[in-house]
Amino acid sequence: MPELPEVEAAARYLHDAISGRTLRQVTWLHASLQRGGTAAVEALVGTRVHRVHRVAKWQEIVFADGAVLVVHFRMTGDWSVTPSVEAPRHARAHFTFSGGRHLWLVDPRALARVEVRAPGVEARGRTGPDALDPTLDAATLRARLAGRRISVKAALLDQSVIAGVGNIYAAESLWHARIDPRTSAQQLSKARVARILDGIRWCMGLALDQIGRHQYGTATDRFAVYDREGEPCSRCGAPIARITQGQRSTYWCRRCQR
DNA sequence: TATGGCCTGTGG
DNA sequence: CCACAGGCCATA
Repeated sequence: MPELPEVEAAARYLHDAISGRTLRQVTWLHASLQRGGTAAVEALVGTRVHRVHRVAKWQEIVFADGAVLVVHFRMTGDWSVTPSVEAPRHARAHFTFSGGRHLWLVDPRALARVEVRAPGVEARGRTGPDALDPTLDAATLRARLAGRRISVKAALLDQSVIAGVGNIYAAESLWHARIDPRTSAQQLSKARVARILDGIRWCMGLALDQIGRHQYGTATDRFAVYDREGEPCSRCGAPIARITQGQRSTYWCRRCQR
């Protein structure tokens, strides 16, 4: 269940587990991963992993020859590394590496995607700046929001505006910024956009600290508003509300978010 | 810009 | 049984 902080943790976990090792075998365990061709992935067998890193909510496994295995967890993806060939529950793909290390793509809903970018090919565009890009400033973000006739909540979920924010951290960021999630994206002042940017950095920084490594399935008590409908706002005490925006739940405080 | 579809599981 | 789930894409 990954947004930027969880994907960052997963990428670090994977880097530590497989960098320097050689891919020995790939097995597909669910039909959904086989659409769109798996031959390119299987062709990576015999190649050594150089490193693993994160780009927005994507993970890039960079091989020694420059090929990149690009993985997106979507809603429920995760990694599991095991010393044996026993498949964990909901394992959808199995990668064997040198040294007898088994990597499983675990994904109950089977929505995750895996694809290969050939050596030298540029990453696809269409995504905005990474949410944790330290050079991103309020003026830039405001310019990217300009002309969007959608709510600020919907705009934060649009990866072409800013990349890496998902449904939880959009709500958390807006709570921190004290901004009504229904506010039109295009009418935000620069000061309010600056508060949103602070909110993004605050809640994602907090999440990265708390996740440590790979323990993100556990505590919902690390969220200020997400999944807390009816509970008192930790800032003002008013009950947290839930509304629907674009088929997704938004949690927020009607009193202190304006 | 809004909607349905992809998938499976959980909780009310 | 139904609603909902931390995402994204193709379509209208």
